[in-house]
Amino acid sequence: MSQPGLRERKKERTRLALIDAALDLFLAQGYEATTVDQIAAAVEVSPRTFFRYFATKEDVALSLPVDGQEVMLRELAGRPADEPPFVALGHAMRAVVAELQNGDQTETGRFLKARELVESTPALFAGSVRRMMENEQRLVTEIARREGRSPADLLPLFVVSLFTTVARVGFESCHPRAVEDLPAFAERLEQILALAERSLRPGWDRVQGSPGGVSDQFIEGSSGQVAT
Amino acid sequence: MSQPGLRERKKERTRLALIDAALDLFLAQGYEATTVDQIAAAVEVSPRTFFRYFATKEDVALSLPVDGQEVMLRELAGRPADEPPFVALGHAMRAVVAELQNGDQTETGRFLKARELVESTPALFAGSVRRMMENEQRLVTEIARREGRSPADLLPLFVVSLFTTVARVGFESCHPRAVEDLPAFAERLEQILALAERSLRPGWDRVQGSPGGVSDQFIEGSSGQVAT
DNA sequence: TAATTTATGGCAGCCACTGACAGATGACAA
DNA sequence: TTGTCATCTGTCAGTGGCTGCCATAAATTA
Repeated sequence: MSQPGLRERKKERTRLALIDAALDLFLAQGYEATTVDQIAAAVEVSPRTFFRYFATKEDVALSLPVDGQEVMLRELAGRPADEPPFVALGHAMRAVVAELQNGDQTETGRFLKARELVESTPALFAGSVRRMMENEQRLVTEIARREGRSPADLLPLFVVSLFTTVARVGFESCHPRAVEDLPAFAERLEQILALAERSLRPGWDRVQGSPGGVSDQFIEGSSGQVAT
Repeated sequence: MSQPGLRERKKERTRLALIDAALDLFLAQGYEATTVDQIAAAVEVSPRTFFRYFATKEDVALSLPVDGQEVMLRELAGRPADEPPFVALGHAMRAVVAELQNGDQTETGRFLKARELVESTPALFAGSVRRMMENEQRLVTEIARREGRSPADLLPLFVVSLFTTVARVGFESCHPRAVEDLPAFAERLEQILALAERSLRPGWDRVQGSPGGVSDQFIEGSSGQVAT
């Protein structure tokens, strides 16, 4: 292992300091009421430097959830190829939660602060959704690859969108009584995944699944009928 | 009927002029490259006045889709009570599209411009989805009312979220080859609704539905297990 | 130690957005 | 018609997010 160089370590330290200062200020006095100058001042860094670490004020609050998405994508890529798409997505999600639970206490603390903030601040919630959707395309690509289909096909998009929705409902239905601990959230996630499973026909997420009666006529995706 | 007063008419005229000017400028030179001052100048109105009509620059682009959501909600309220939730949502959506098709050509033109813009501009797309999700709670309340359940229950939230997702996938899967006309879009919507129906178990969106085997243990919503 | 790369700070400036005040304009009644 | 009133509009000054530019300081490499 060893050091990745002094420079790198210092950068990582400032980055975390900025995140911590920002989260605390946001929680204490509100997101919009907090200025970038205040965050920078708290870390004793120029405002200009803040924007060298985070492109926007939003970013500093959302960088942790975004990291989670990266993990999710990696985990998905590692799932066995014979798993149906929706199942693989579920396991990848579980792995993300598990990784969080194994983490340092300061790490999970940061994460919970960030979530609390995102759920209670409309502007941040909006940003979170936006990133989720930008990430969705990457998940679609990965699912399409696994299934040997084109990323333009309708089915992968449908599967991923539906999964994203399920995850979102999981978060949302947790919030009012604050996500105080990870285990409770993990349990909630299982519930909502179970609800989804109960609601969906077996094999719905694969073309050749569901023996008997499922017509595949336009699962082929964006072919034909709309073109001029 | 008659005139709602000269003042009102003038306001509505300015509002539409701002929307038209904004849409054209956005399409011509891009959303972020266009400044509020330019829009205001095109309508010969002060920038300050622009912000009296629209709270944000985003709003001027999204006001039309937002109007659509209002219509959707009204239509949903008018659906017969014995329709299953997902079916009712589908019909309400169809009604919205139908109303658009019956509209004036300048109206549909505006709408198509707005959609084109939203689909091709990440910032606007995100904003659009955000509004959709903010609106979701109202749909959830209405569905819960229809079904005689609490708006805090998990099932109405799940049903609405899933429907919203389906609608979104419909829009998204349309875009690359531009939504040149409403009929094509309407057809696409039917396809995606059909795909959803094929993927879901009959009666999934109602508690007492699906005779045989569906356990309802935590459909009761947010009770119990998370509280301390 | 010298040379090179890279992080930082300061400054000037753009743009979205807001509050406050003053002038213009439509609504309404005498 | 005229005067009063409510409301709409423009101007101005200001805040805060965000960026490009250039000089300096620090870390890395030779």
